[in-house]
Amino acid sequence: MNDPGVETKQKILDTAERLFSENGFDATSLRRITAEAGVNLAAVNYHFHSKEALIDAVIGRRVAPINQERLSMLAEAQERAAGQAPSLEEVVRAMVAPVLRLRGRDPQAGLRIGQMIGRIHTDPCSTVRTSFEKYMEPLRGPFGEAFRKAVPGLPEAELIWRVYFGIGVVAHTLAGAGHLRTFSGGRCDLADTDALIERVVSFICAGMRAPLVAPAREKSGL
Amino acid sequence: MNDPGVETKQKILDTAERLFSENGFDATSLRRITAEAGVNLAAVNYHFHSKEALIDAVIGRRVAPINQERLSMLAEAQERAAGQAPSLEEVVRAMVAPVLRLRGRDPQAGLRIGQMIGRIHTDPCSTVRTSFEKYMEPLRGPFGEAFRKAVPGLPEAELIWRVYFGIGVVAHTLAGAGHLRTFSGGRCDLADTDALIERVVSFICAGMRAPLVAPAREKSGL
DNA sequence: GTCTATATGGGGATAGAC
DNA sequence: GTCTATCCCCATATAGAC
Repeated sequence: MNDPGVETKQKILDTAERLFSENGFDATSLRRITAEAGVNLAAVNYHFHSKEALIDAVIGRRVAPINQERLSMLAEAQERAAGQAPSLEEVVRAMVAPVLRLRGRDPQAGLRIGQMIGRIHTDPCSTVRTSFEKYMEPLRGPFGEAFRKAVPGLPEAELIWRVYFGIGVVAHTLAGAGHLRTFSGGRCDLADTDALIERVVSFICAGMRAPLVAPAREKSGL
Repeated sequence: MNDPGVETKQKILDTAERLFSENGFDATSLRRITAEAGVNLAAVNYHFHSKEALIDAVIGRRVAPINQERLSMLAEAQERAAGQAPSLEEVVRAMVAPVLRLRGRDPQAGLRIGQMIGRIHTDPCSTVRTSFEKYMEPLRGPFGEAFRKAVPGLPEAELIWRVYFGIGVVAHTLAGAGHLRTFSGGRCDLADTDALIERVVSFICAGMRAPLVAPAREKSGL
């Protein structure tokens, strides 16, 4: 652990994570990362071969454990359900709690990581998206099935749309959490993680259970 | 209108919009814009003074009219309500329909513009956010009031949270609309704009009317 | 208004000494 | 593993001829 090589690698990862989340992947240069990390410029190429691979490492270091926890929470919910399917609330909570709860452990780092994950969802750079989707892939099967069972009447296409909307809620919450305090004039409290999780779960579950609408209707009151 | 200067300016705006939406603001160089537009590199500095001002012009050209239409739709809903407050559905529809309907008029351009607006919400570059918020400012008053009246029981902080979640839904839908076809395995149809609008309205309205939750609860079934 | 040419600075990546 | 020095490319912006 006190191998100087390992220490340098860690410092690069930590600093890169901070700068990527603050300024974005493309706008952050290797020069700035190494300068702020207090290591040599050439070290990043020695340890990671390329900027692309560094980005992948930074993403994977956070996303992989979060997804492990998501699968664990889903498995626990399935055990509790004992043969039955877990409720929609439990499935959604398994999906959103691990990523929103980052802040509970280390507020500063959690906020940064949340912003970074939020950014990934709309990052124009294809390597960022590709890398992220690689780490998300293991969730598709288990959560797809769990969602299908939790909202049984919903047509498949409609389910996909609504899951997609839910991802948007979480991504935006993560990406913009830093700006929300000013956006709300200080009225929105970000510190209470459990309250935030339940707020998000409540919103998404209600949206997923929304009535199906006919596209033709134009100006209905309710 | 056939002034060559105007034509060059238009070509720059059109090409910049396309490249910004495809690859992001930061990753798109003025060189590439002018090359693909078939104009000289120096022209962009002559017509727009700087890349920053060009970005502002590209954003404003699309966002300003959309917001005008949003305010018009809200005003119309208020007229129809005749003294009463418009329903939540109408307020949300006034907010989301103009931006989602871009695709109806010109599918290709609409998709691009939607992607661009979606990107703006999570763009790390502060000048992009500042410019965007400048154009969004006129909406805050009228829509804030309309939302407050449309969900009367909701505490102010909760309302802000839920509007914020709703923005996330729209932003993600716009940003990722291009990827959704593959994400869904071809099951999600993007062509039917009216259906999409009603889907989004239904999801957001249900979310905004979701029950208030106590943060303390941990593992409820429903 | 439009062009060429260039100023000036920063980017990622690598070679090769230590 | 770490450093210096450097290669080579690309960025924005501008100067000055046409």
